[in-house]
Amino acid sequence: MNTNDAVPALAAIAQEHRLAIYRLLVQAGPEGMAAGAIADALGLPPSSLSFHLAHLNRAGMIAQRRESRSLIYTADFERMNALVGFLTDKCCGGQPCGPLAQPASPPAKRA
Amino acid sequence: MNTNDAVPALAAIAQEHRLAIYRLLVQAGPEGMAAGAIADALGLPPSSLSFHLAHLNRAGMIAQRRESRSLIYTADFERMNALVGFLTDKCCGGQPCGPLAQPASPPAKRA
DNA sequence: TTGATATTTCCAGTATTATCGAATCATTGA
DNA sequence: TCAATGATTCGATAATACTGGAAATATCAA
Repeated sequence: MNTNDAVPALAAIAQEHRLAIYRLLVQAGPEGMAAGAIADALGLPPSSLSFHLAHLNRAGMIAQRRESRSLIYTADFERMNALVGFLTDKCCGGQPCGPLAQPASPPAKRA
Repeated sequence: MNTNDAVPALAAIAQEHRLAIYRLLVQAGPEGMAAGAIADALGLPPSSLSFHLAHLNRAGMIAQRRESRSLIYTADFERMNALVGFLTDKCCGGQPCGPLAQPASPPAKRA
């Protein structure tokens, strides 16, 4: 993760509807949700939803797979971990400092 | 932390220059940096820097204090922790799942 | 006071982003 | 093949954000 990746990733979730979409997908877990189900949950018109899903996808925050007629979206958890790691990189000059010590660095082993 | 706080917080760091400023301040630690030092480090014209600092400050990502003629800026570490916690809230429906288990939740005790 | 330093505010121009209806594309079942 | 379903793309409009020079504000030292 570097600045060129992080800025689009952050911009992707720095918007009311997209943040709602992303959090919904985080909560949905690896199974994900169909676009229609997201639209129902959030009350967004299809073209707006599609715009935001494409934005999140382009930024690598979510993934897409087709299941029959539906497109299923899932949150990319590793990307979020990488993003958090980047944001807190070299905290306090790398010295043991407290504020953000070991922020989300342990890269999440699957249970 | 809720959506109304998180969107401005994310938008604040979702911009090339502001992300650079923020990361610089994270690395600077609690001592922070004067506006002028930030400008020197990043090569930004003063009015632009001020614009971005105000943006970050309004969003609560950084704090400001005066020291003689200089305004010193510091990263707000707790805010970042709260933000990360919000983003990964109820991951996978709250079940033990792996992907983002205990992301940055331990709220960082000072060393 | 006066002058120098540090930083912000104002402003105008430019560029980017969000919205959503209508049209289109993809997949499936009959 | 046709109609129905699920979702995306297109296009026009409105709103918001970024940039940087010039002027204003705050602080300090002589």
